[in-house]
Amino acid sequence: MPELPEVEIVKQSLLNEVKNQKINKVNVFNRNLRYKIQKGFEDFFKNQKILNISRRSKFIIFHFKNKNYCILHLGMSGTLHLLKNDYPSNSTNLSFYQSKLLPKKHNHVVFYFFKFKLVYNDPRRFGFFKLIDSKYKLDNFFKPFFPEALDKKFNLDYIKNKLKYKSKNIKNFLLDQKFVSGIGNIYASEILYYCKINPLKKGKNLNIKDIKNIIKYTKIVLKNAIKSGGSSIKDFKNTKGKSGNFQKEFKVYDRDNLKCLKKSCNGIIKKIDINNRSTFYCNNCQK
DNA sequence: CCGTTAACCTGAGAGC
DNA sequence: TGCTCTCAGGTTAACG
Repeated sequence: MPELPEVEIVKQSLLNEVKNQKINKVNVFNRNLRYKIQKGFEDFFKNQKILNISRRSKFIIFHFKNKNYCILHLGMSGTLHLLKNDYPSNSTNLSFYQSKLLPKKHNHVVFYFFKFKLVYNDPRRFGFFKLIDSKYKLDNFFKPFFPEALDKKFNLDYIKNKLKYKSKNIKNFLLDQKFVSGIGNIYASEILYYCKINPLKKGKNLNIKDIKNIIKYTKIVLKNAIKSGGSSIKDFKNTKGKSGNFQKEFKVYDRDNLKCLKKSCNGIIKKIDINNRSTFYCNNCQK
């Protein structure tokens, strides 16, 4: 589900709601997420105050005292929900701001605070939690996911060297979190549209102008998406149950067979399959 | 090492 | 209504 902008919105919601709040108790109803929830997970949080919440690429990081951290990845369908405390833990249909029915069987982890609880719901269970007990291990964990799309290190020299001699197409590069982290399937198509680059163009065939455009529009697209509150296709909501609006600004994603939105372009948006992922592009202005 | 495929899992929606 | 099929915003082991 969530790419960098959506995860950023979730993080911001969490900062508003649970920063400096103490966790009284944690219940795990299903340990079988992408990686099994480890033994001792529940005890890790007992009476711990959440000192800060940050984000790296598509990961949310909860900070605790003594350099303890909990990393959360939302996978495709993971969501967090704030619920009032005086409902049974597996009752799901009341958030603070919006009544929304959520299949309670997918509530896998619940964090109890003084007046409310934070519920992790994830139908497909591609998300995961990971506990980390030192700053060194935290940095190590993120080492492969560098640079992040918004990082200054995602620059001309870096990209030029990485793409040199490579036959892999640029769409796949943008999705490769070890090449650049934070971009997912929606924003990869959107970014390449603004760059006027065909998603199948090989890494080695990108010219300097292409690369400069990728740097420029990666940042513009992601930042604008954050400003719009992220994209809500099916189930993305912030923790207040509010949807994002960026999907209204999609230029190519989910617009197959429609006209290119660029004035003076007579192209049609095509949908193709690249490595089992839907990819959208204009057949006229993306070369 | 490089690039591609299949697999992990459930639910929504289309088509019949 | 109900069955079957396809597809979904992510990642990664395994393969050639």
